Amino acid sequence: MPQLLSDEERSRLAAIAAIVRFKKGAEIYRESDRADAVFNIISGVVKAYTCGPDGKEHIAAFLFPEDVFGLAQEGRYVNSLKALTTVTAYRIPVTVLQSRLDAALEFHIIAKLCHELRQAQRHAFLLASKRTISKLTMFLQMLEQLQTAKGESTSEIYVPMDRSDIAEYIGTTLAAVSRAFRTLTARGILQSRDRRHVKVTDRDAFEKLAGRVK
Amino acid sequence: MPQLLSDEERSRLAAIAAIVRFKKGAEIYRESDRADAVFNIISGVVKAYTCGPDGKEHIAAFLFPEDVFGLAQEGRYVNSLKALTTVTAYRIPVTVLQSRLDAALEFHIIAKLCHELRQAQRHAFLLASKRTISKLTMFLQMLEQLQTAKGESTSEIYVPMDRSDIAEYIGTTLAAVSRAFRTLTARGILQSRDRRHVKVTDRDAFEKLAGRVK
DNA sequence: CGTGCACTTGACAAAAATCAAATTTTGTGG
DNA sequence: CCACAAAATTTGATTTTTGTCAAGTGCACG
Repeated sequence: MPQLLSDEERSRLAAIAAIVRFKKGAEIYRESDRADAVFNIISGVVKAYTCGPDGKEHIAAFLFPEDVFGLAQEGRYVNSLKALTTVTAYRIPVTVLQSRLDAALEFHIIAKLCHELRQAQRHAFLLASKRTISKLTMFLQMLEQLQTAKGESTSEIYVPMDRSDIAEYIGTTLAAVSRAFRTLTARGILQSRDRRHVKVTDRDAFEKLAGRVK
Repeated sequence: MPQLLSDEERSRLAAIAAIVRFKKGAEIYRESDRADAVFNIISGVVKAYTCGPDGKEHIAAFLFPEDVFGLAQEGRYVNSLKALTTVTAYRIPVTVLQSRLDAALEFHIIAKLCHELRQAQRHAFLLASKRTISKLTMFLQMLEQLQTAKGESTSEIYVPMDRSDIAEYIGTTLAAVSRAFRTLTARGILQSRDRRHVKVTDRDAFEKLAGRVK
């Protein structure tokens, strides 16, 4: 989810928004809470998830710096949000938004929603894949693309979330994710410095599994 | 994907839009075609899909009367669209849209995008489920909700798409879908008049499988 | 420097993919 | 309206993958 706001707008925003901090693991809000603010991440990583009635949680999206969240329906948030790392963010009360909505901003919102929609469709595409290995590879590819898009180091992929969050995002179990990492490593496609840093060592095989020529 | 346009707007639209017809099975457009129009379905059912490089296709959404489609990125459509039944639709050239964008319409667009985003997230949630039976049940529940939302008969669920389209939407295989239908029927949860009409005969079990109390 | 949480790994059962054949429906041209 | 071909669906047999449960390992943090 890319930048909703231009730098210019961000600085305007900074004047009216509060900066808030969340500790790692903190709940930012819960599904069905009254929606009274939207957030714009300055630093850190956040997960948006919903809990099925059976208690199983499904992660709808991971959010990174620049991303905006706070989507609501009928005045209530539509998913729960939790900080995966320490997070700092702008917190913009909806009252402010109601008065300051200008045409340019509206256009940005439309652009952002389109982007998120595409992102959600890509997520669905990933989930529709039948092999865990392939899902995991697509997931890593997604992280990599995000990082290169931000001009961050390309040689290694940084994986800020833990295995069980990955599992809940790609629609499988913790154990399956772990096995998939092992298989990828065993096949010489991946190499991991530690749990959060992996390197692609066989590009062709990697891209083939992710199912994209690009 | 609900109505982008009020009745009033629809009639204004009718004046400037062409009405087009597609036969069952016809391609409306393909991913990466130049996007020169958006469509608003009058009658019929359409599927939006993307083809993985390996030729496997994944269905991102089914579209029904009132729905709008034609999402583009950088002037190109982002998925392929095909008529599942005979379809009639308004075809609105983008040139028209560019000039007629007023504030009210923009608001409608935002509302619609939010809705589609939620829909895509629900799709992802469905796909994240591990059992085919549960996915199929959620899918049927989705169809049912759509139909009751439109005030159509509640006693039976109409299934306009074929088994293989269902499979591609819920992320499994044709054979698995067929078996899931059989199992649901055998357990007395479902009853089918024919391939396109099913009735829920055990509501509790149905809702439990779909994982929603509602 | 231990305790706990995150992760890995193994064993097994269950579910799903795959391949293939049999059967039903549907659409079409007489 | 019928016969037939083509397409859609069901079903079966088999193989793989995955979920599940559980035990073991290692790293991080107090």
